[in-house]
Amino acid sequence: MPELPEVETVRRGLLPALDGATIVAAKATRPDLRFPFPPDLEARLTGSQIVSLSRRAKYLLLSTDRADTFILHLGMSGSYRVETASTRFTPGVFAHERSTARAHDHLILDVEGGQAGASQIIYNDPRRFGFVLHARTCALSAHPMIAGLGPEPTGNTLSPDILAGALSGKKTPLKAALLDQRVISGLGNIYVCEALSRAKLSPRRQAGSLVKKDGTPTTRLVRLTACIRQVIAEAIEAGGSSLRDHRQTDGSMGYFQHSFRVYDREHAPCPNAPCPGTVRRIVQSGRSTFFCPTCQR
DNA sequence: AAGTGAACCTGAAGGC
DNA sequence: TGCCTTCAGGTTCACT
Repeated sequence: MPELPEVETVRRGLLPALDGATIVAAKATRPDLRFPFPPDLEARLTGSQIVSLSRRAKYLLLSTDRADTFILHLGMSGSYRVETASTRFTPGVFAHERSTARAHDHLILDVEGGQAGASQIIYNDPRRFGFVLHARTCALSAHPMIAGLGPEPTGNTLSPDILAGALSGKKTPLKAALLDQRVISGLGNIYVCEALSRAKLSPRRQAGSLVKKDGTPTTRLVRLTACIRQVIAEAIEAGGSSLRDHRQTDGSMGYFQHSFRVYDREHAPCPNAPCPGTVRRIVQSGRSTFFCPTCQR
């Protein structure tokens, strides 16, 4: 579900309610998601002030004035929503106890003092592949979920040279390599397909074939790097994609799904005019890949 | 090492 | 209407 652009959109949606706010109450409605909640989660959160809400790869990082950072992952079906006084929020009455309760509300935070005023932040996740983990903020970069992550495709860290180093000698299919969060972080099934379409590169090509013998990037890799950065930037700009149950924190939709060129478009004409090809769906390591076999070589 | 398939879980959609 | 199968944006683990 949420790939980098969706997670970034969630972060921006939560910021007005959370930035500088104090958590006055926290409630987990079950003991675990994909992993058990940190045993002292509610106590660590209650009474703490939010220092920052940032993002690394597909993780949200919620840091408090107690030097705690909570690593939040949305899995496949996770979403956050914000309720305020205008939506009948009553402090101390948790979402799962109110008329606005929804199935699969798993974590509820009452916050005050943010830009949005008193609010309730509710994490909902039907499939429960998401998780909440705890780290001391000073040790965050060494946390197993964070250490080893590859460069972000946003900002200026990603470059053809860095990717060349990560892909050199790899015989794995290019698609699988780009899904590997140690190579580059934040890409998922949709945006890998989209980037490969734009770069006109086959998802089946050997990843190492984009690196010259001397370890420098080929022109194909330079092209791919630009396409990855471009598709991610455009998707963030559009507020991410809204598929199935995914919504922004205010319930509205992202729009990037209207810009998909190949994802979930089997049998459609190839988007790379004037290529006469047709989008095909294949399965690679158990997951759908959409691409045009005619122009993606 | 590389590749595949299964597992974790629920719900939506399509076929019959 | 209802039952059944398949599939889904992620990640990890076991196996060949």
